[in-house]
Order: sequence, then structure tokens, then C-alpha cells
Amino acid sequence: MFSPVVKDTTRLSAQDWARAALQAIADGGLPAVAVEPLARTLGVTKGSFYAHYRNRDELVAAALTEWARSHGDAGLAGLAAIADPAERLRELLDTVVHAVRPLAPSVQLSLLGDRNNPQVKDAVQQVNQARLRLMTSTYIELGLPPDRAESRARVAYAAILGLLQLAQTDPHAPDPDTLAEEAAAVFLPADLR
Amino acid sequence: MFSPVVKDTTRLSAQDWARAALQAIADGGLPAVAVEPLARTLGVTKGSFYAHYRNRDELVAAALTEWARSHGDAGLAGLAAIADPAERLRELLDTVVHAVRPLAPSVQLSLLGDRNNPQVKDAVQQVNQARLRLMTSTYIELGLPPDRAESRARVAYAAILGLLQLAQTDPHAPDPDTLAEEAAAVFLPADLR
DNA sequence: GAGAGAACATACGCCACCGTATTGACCGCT
DNA sequence: AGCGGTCAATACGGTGGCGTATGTTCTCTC
Repeated sequence: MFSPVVKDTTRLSAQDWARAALQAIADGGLPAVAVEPLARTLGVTKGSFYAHYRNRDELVAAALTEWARSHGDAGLAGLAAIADPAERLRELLDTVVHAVRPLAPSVQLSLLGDRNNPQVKDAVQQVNQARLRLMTSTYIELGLPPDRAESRARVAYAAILGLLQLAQTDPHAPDPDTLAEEAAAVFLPADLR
Repeated sequence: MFSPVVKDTTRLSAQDWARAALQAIADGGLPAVAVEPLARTLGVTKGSFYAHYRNRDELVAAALTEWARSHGDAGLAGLAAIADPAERLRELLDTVVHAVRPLAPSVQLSLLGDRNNPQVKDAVQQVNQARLRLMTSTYIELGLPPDRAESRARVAYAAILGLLQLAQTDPHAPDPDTLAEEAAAVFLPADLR
């Protein structure tokens, strides 16, 4: 018995459609989630799609829910498990700055183009809140008073988002190590100034 | 003689179409730049559109060019004119953090959803480069060595972008003054640490 | 191994948008 | 007054995506 990495000739599930939808979002935003093109890339015709979802909107909702789930508290479990707050923060910065991870951030960036859609707004908000909560409590653990911890977390998280954004549009390799160093110097409050 | 704020019954120019296209981008990204809907909001039919542009792509190109122009070096002239680098930087942070300016940032955020389009990529890149150049030279003036100035500028600009991004998705008013203070504490190198 | 249901194919009508063609109305200019 | 150019309206064919209807095939289960 061997587990196939790619679901070869087997039939598709609702999850497969949702995953394909997320990939489409990463590539072209919400408008790219179109039933017929997705069916083509999946190697089927659209007829079978309606066995899984009632309409396109339901697919979009499913994809967004899945994304919000896996990138909200669920996706932060690994980081949250780090006991030492300073190390946790450094790990977070390192991860982000070094990451040219292909799919994960692309979805969030693409969703910005469709931020007027209420469903999108909810999903993005949910993910952002979870991350901000983690970073805020980290800064509190580091000794900042709660209100300062909150705004500090906000600025730091904003920088993370912005760096991802720049990484996706900028061809100039900014040397990750230099960036990580700089980010650490700015956001790791060794002195808690 | 009174100057009409809205071009009332007069006829439209290519500029008018480009402006409408930018507004559409801010609202719904590139896919929202559709000839017939735009014609409807402009109060004409699409027949007249093709007197100004050969096709939709040309309109998109014109809109993006206009945006890149007005938000690149041209749009930074006011800030660049500030002689004192520290004041320039503070002004920049203040402007951004306090700004819930409706249209300007929306376009950039919306364009993220269409960053795979080469035209979009070029425009965004052009604007980002101009801003990064200004911030880098500002940090150099402040006494940072060139390489550190560059990465510092990158992190600071990323934070700015991220704050705008959060402001558009987050309903929680983060109290601009607190944020401005925090941003200043982080990015204004009084000590040039 | 026969039925049930899930996954798929095919074919259809519908609508939104693109681009073209043609014609008409409104300028400025000599 | 007449002329050319610009902006505009109307009408048309083409394309791509949505959703429905109606079968067909696969797979699981009893």
C-alpha cells in the first residue's frame, strides 16, 4: 500500500475543489474562481462540480473558511507552543523574512484585491485578529504594558505583512539575512525602549 | 462664471475614462475595469469609449501609467522638499498613520490582487522603488551606513504598507495617535541603534 | 452481484462583456 | 455656410462563464 502524493485517476472530493479554488485565488483573486476553468484544470467537466456545491458562491465560502481556519489559531499553534516569548518573536520574524513560501502568503495578498466582498473581509479579519492576539500577548510577556504591547504588535505585524507584499512585487533580492537582522533590531525590544 | 465640480453635461475625455478606471480598480480590482459598466456610471454608452481607446487593455495601461506617475516621484515631491531628514521621516509616518484617505491607498491594495499582470507589476514596482529610494536616502542623511539604511527603509516602508492594509480590513479603530507614537518610537532612530 | 448513491459527461438557455460597424449630433475653423 | 473631426447612440456577432436537466459510469455496501 502506497499513498499517492497526487490523487491520480481517483475521483474528486469537495476538498479538492476547495483547494483548487484557493490556488486560483492565489493566482488571480476571487474572479479567478470560476467553475469551468477550475474544472478544466482538474481534468473534469463542470457537470460534476454541482455534485459538490450548489453554486460558485458556496465554493468560495468553503475555500475562504478553510483558509481562515488553517491560518488562524490553528496555523499558529506551532509558534504559540514556543515558551520563551523572545524566541517566539524571533522565530516569527525569521520565518516570515526568510519565507518565499509560494502559496500561503499569496492568498492573503490576492484577497486584498477583493476586500470589499464581505466573506473575504471576515476571513481576512479573523486571521489578522488571531495573529495580532498572539503577538500582543508575546509583547506583554516581554514586559510591555498592555496598551503599548498592542500598538507595538500592530506595527510589527504590519511590517511583516508589508515585507511579504514587497517580496511578491520586488525582484531585487534584499538578502534575507540582512533583513532578518534589521527586523530583529527594530522589533526585538532587548531594551524595551 | 462658476467652475463646475462635476463635469456636468459636457463631453468626456480620455482622462475622464482613465480616472473612472482608477476608481473602479480601487473598488474591485482590475476585473472591475469593464467598458460597459464604466460607460453606465459615466452616463454614456460604450460606443463612445472606442473614440478614446482602441480597447480595454489600452485603458488599463493608461490608468496604471497615470497612477504610477502621480504616486511615484511626482507624488513624493512634497515630502522630498522637507530639508530636515528627521522631520521628513516623522511627517511621512504621521501622514500614513493618520491617513484613512479614501482612494489613494485603495488602488495599491487592489492592485495586489492582480500582481500577476505584468503591467500591474511594473506600475507597483515603480511606485515602491521611488518611495524606497526616498526613505533610504533619508536614513542615510540620518547617519545610517548605506546598507543598513536600505534595509531599515525597507522594513519601515513595509510597516507603512502593512498599516494601510490593516486599516482597510480592520474595523477596530487603533487610535491613530497611539500608533503614530509607536511607529515613531520604532522607526525614528533618535539613537540610531 | 445487485442496487444506491456519488462522481462525471453532455447539452441547453441565459447573461455579461468585448469589439465592430454604422450613423448621428455637436463642436471649431476658414 | 459649409467642412472635418470628435464624441456619442444603436445594433450586431462572438465568447466565456453560470446554472439546470438528463443521462451515464464508477464505487461502495449489503
